[in-house]
Amino acid sequence: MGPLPETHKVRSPEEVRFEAFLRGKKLKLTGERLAILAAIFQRDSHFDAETLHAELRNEGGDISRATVYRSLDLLVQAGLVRKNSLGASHANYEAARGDEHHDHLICLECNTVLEFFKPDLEELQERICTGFGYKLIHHSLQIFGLCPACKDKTDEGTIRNRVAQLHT
Amino acid sequence: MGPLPETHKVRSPEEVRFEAFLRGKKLKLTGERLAILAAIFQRDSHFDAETLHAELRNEGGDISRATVYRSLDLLVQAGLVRKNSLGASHANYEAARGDEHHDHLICLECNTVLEFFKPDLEELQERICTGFGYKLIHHSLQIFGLCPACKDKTDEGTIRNRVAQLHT
DNA sequence: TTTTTTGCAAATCGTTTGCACGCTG
DNA sequence: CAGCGTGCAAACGATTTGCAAAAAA
Repeated sequence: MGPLPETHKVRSPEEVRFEAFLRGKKLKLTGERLAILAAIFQRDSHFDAETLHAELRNEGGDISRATVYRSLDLLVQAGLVRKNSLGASHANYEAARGDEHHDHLICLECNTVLEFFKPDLEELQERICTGFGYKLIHHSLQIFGLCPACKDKTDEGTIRNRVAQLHT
Repeated sequence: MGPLPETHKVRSPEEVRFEAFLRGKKLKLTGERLAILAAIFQRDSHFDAETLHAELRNEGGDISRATVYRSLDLLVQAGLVRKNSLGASHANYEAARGDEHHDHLICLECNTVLEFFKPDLEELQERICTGFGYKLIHHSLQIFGLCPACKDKTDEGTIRNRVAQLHT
């Protein structure tokens, strides 16, 4: 005999987690919330609210910007999405997959974002924190530089101005 | 014979530097710009544009918000002021005195800002950067935690929400 | 007198909110 | 059917901008 026919939809781990989070807060699992979650996890890279909103619009459905913002907020609280700035004046987000926390290395010329994780760095921060008697809760490190491809493309002045404009 | 009477105003080092910066860009040294510079350097701590604007207003003079923003921008470019976010949705600034660059440790409960400088941390970042073939230009590290006095004042949930709201 | 700077108020940008209606549990 | 959630459009807060008048070079 073959396997029984699947009678339930396959739920991704992130869906399961989101559902649990919502139930815990007596909030509701709506189609909009699921669509937003799915759209985020099928992406590969960093995105902003506007881009996400546009993508959802493209796929026929019509989810309002307000709902996108509200859901992003919930997803961040649920730990399923991370919010970063990456030096921009608007928020950037990324799916928080199983992988570890990481920091960002951003090219000031081409805006490429390279993620990295350095245990030494984490430990050092922990040590700094406890050294001052603080309890570390969260940190945000962004390194701005020039990637190998852009190293020689720009002059000092341009870069100086760009750094001055960072929202960091 | 005694010394000759002083016939010129005493110029602070930051004034001298600002003047040179402006001259180099063929920009003008105005009363407003000097007043803003002075107000910043007689402060002790971090501040935002609104606070600075209010302080300048209090002292009789009437410098517009627009001029405050425009001048802050120039001062950042001149390297006399540093711009940070400290997790807030608006920009924070601080006078860049002779002292070295530093990072910030921010209490999520009382918002105290502790500045620190850790050479190991700087070196490590430099090494990370060159390890990826990047040229390091700038970095921004903010550690969020609970200071000794606030360590036990808050519950997990409150803190989680606060972290989710950071503009970082 | 030429060029830059200022103040004002309006504009912008990303994000949030109040409200009436629509859906989930 | 009792709450939440949604879309809309208006409100928001921080910052920027266009313009005509004022000040520096």
